[in-house]
Amino acid sequence: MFRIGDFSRLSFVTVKTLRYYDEIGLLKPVRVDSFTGYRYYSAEQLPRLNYIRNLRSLDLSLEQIATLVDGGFSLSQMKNVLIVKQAELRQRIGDEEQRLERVGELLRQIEKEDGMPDYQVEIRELPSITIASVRGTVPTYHDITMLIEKLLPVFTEHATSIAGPFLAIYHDMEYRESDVDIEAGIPISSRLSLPDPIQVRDLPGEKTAACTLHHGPFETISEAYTALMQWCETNGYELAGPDREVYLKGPSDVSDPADYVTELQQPVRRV
Amino acid sequence: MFRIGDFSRLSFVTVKTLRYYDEIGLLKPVRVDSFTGYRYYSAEQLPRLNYIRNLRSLDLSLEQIATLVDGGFSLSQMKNVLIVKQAELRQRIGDEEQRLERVGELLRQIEKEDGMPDYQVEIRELPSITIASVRGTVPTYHDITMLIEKLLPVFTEHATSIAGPFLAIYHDMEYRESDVDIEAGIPISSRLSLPDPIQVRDLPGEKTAACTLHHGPFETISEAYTALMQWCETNGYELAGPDREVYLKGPSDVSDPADYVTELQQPVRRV
DNA sequence: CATAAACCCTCCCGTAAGCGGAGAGTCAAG
DNA sequence: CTTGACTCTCCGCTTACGGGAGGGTTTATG
Repeated sequence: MFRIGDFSRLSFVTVKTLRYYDEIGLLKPVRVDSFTGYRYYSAEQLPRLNYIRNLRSLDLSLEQIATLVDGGFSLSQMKNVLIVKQAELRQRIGDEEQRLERVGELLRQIEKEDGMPDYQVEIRELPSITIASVRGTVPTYHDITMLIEKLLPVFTEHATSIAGPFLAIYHDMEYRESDVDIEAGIPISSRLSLPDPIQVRDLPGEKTAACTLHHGPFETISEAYTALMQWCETNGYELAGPDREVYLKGPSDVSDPADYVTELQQPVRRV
Repeated sequence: MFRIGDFSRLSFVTVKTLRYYDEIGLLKPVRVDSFTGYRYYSAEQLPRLNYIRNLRSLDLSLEQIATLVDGGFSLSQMKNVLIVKQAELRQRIGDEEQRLERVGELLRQIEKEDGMPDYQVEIRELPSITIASVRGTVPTYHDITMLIEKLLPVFTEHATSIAGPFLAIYHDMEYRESDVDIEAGIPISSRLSLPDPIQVRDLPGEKTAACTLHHGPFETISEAYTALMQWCETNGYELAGPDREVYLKGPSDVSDPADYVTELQQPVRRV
């Protein structure tokens, strides 16, 4: 019978940890003096403790370990836990590697531009939303205002249904300067019925979209596109659908175009 | 100006997180109504928040992010943080991969033996300790008792200096059945001076030692050695010095040899 | 035998980055 | 005026312990 300190030295496990294992019932001392509260351990408990520490070093949680150690550890159960753990570890390694790559990429970019890159791209899920929209082919990118004007009834008559900021969807699969196929829309909270040419539709969600913020006038937004495309290329994504611009802060919010904030959302998939 | 819910939807960051960022001063709302306490955010704060989330997705801590975002982020400081993070990620990936390998190995072993392996091996650091010991070449492994007997004066005269359980060090570099070079020792807490043939010496520590517990009589201890050696082989370690046996629970503690507990400690190095 | 050193105990708080919920106040629409 | 959607603050919870305060116990030494 050892007191906790000796047992701690024998097992190379801290006193704090032993007390904690006692508390959660994972490893109870063989005897606890009811007067002094002193814990007494036996060397026969070393294998169990060793087993616990071994599983712990595989990064299993103490809760899992407890069920394995106590629950008569049916062999198949044990195997299942390990297999799940394997998958989890693989997943984590993949995540970390991706992170590592992104850190490296960021460093390279800092080197190259001698400063923080202006655009930070992130991969995010886009939820599906209901929008009221007008789609058309307009002479130039700038003529999107024509489309937006057609959405005005939504504002005047259903202002309270508006559920988010303006957005534009670029349906052309390739860049073009003229005759652009654009859809201008605005999220709404219920399926209104609206007059032509306004249509109400569900904009399906996207599981992975590369997103970046542009702040400043629309004239310079192509820089954001360039950055976004470069990011996709170096990070192993390819385009997977029409991209969107969300006008988080536009002409109707602020007067100075330098204060505009636009988010670019480009659905992508891993190469 | 958006209320927190709208800003949350715009930024894809939960309300809870926004409040938390406010609390720790990472992202304060542009205005807080002093009567209602309502937080009001502006779309101009989106880039900052986006920046924060971006760094966060690289697994930087909010504390680090705060210094980077607030502290005028000197470029070299930023680079340093990233480089440190890179190293940390690499380290973690290495660790996880090793864990993954060990999980796989454990699974294979379960398959093979159709049960939990009897011996779990762990890598641990051995601290350096002071021991009183007697070394000699004895006819057979069993004759270690002859050496232990010579240590008796330590018990009778310096019982209070004893700092741990008996141990044996096997100095032969290869296995031999007879004429074994063994050192029997016992940890002591101070540099006693002891009569011949007892010597007092510092047993140097080892940074990496493969350790496993054997419980049962000494006759079956070779199974533990076999398991230990196999483990080293499959996990990429090679032997790096004389091994030790620590008699955690031996003849002087219990009468039934089935209750003996012995730890094998084998210094190793990565291949 | 007294005392100091070493041990041991039980609380209680802290960790990182929020999540969940209770209870109460606020705001806009019908 | 009421209802429902928001919002606020405050509290507790998460993992696996570590640190420390305040107080009792054991043991070696003078």
